[in-house]
Amino acid sequence: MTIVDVAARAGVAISTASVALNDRPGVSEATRQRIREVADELGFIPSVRGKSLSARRAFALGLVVQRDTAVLEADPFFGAFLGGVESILTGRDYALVLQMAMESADALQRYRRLASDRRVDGVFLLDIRTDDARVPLLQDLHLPAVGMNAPDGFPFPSVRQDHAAGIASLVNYLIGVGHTRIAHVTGAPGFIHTEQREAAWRESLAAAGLEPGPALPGDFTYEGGRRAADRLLGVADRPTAVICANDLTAIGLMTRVQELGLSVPDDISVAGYDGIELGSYLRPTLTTVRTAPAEIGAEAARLLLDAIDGAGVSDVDVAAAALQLRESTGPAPRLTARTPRT
Amino acid sequence: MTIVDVAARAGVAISTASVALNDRPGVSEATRQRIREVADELGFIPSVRGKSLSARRAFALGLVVQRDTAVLEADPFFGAFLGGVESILTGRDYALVLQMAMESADALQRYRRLASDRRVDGVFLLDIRTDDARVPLLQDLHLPAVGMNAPDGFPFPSVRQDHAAGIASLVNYLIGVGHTRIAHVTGAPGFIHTEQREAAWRESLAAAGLEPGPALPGDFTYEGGRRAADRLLGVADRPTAVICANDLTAIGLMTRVQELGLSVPDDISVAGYDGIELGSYLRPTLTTVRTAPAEIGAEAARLLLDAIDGAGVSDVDVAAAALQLRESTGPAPRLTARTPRT
DNA sequence: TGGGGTAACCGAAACGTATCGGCTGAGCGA
DNA sequence: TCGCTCAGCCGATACGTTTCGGTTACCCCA
Repeated sequence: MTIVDVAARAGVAISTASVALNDRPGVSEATRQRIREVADELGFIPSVRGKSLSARRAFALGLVVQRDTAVLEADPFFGAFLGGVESILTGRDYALVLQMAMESADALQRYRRLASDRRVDGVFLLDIRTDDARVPLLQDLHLPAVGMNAPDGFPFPSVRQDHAAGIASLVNYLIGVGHTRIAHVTGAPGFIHTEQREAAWRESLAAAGLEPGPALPGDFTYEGGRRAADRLLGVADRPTAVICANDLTAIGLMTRVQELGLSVPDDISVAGYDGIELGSYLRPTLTTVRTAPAEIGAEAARLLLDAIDGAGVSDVDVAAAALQLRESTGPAPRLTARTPRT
Repeated sequence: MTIVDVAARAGVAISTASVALNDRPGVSEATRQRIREVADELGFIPSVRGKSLSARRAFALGLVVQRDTAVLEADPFFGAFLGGVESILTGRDYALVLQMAMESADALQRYRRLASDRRVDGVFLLDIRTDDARVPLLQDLHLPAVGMNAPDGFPFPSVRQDHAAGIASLVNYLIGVGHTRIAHVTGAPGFIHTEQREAAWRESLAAAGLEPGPALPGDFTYEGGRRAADRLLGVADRPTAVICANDLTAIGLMTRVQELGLSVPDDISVAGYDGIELGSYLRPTLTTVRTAPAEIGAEAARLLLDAIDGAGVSDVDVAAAALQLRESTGPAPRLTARTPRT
């Protein structure tokens, strides 16, 4: 069923059928109606292939994910993010092309390929790094892109969620219940969001007039959390609370702390970041900061489509990340609270 | 950079350039070489759009996922499965088009659309149900497909993993350490793999001459596991072991059992299915059966591409699911073992 | 030396759509 | 009544590739 069949059946030229079906001016309402009826009757649906070639558009967006499988597996971000993206694309007759890359060089190659193949009209940029090699590449390829939580000066539009607010509310809660030494387990180095979260932690403490506790290096993994726990407990003047860069790290840390005979939250409060479902299945349940991946996905898709259409685009903000208090955080231990008085 | 440019620059006809670059016979080796050099020099990469239209192929495969977000989030299957699929597609210059559907009717619509848009050359069928409405639809649309763990008589080729073997080794282990009443929490009704797992459990017990313990209805969720725990503990002649249809259910069940004051595995052994990373983070760590989603994805992609190429295809088997013994299972409680003697 | 065969190459058409310039005829004003 | 205008429609072309039938020109053999 092509537009040729429709035109023939309706007794008009192909161009007339095209104009009529695309709601462009230049056809009388009567013929437009007739062509529509014929098209419906024949079950005509325009071929994306033909449209692509003619319109010089792929009608598809690209997403290259490059994450460690272990991290990916425990990451709630993707399912929800994809759902958000899809919710927008469907209505606009766009499709999503997904690529998986194992390592960074591989990922660059995927982008290059997507561009030279002309398979997609634009791409999503997740997990942005400082000096991200994808940025100059995409600029070079002239491929529209949209970033998630991009840093200042980012050359593409971006969807931002205020993580500082989430971290701040967490820090303020901890301060409110008596903690004064609050540590941080960072994410993997090189990622913008690792830096954003660490900076937010540091600034929130500074705003409250407190010295930052130790910042322990993490890598977003469970094992990284366990290692951080071992280092944390060896620190002189041990912190009474720890904010981890993500939930998985927090879970690893919490598990290890418990193995070493300490109580969470009585001896030490632990908080994660992301709001993964699993956090509510643990004992104690994990305090975390809930992000909004579905909204981020939807906004990103909207932004990218607008950018492709050449519309003027500016960054958009989604609701700030929200504190989700659960059992793994609580008042600072009395012993610690008394220390200053002695 | 189109093939027209290459042909012009090489001083040959477009058709000659096409033939040369596609390694078809009919060009002298000398001109072929020259055309190749020009193409390299110009960085020519054929446009998938043009190829698609001409070859009447999309050079893309479709995957429609329709799962509850909560299940999807905790499901390790997807990341690894996609990785497997991608590993094959990349080498063959195929792309993966991903769609998310919230409900069943929605999913059908996505398939219909993928087909009529001619966006994909074939689709993957995950989470097959009994009397799956997608099957007649795809047959009707003449869209090639490949199923995962499809039932007998399935009209499309399928990738199978022997789940019976995994369940059997689990059952046999439990019997070996003294359990005689082994319950099962099923998956959501209507799914083939729910039935497969339940049947495997039932048959393994029968083979050992044991009566099946109660089969409690589950739904693949954490909450479903908790509900199953409540029902389980109310059963007369309480089972000493439970095999759950997936890990998430097992985690819910185990958590609830512990809340109710019983010990896992001392009072009751609990096993899951899937081998999710998270299972090793719990206390006790979760005994499970590891599947091989990456291999399944790779085989499925291979199979589907062959089917599209019109090659004769037959079902393929991947390595049987493997038992992963951890802490949540152990010997049957003594008290129970003695009961028969009184 | 002429005819047939074939390797090497070319031109045109096809895939399905959108667009642009041109043509027709009806309506209107002078 | 003539000419102009414009709505409504058509034909041709473009997008980038593959394929198929046709045209050379060379070689070989009779």
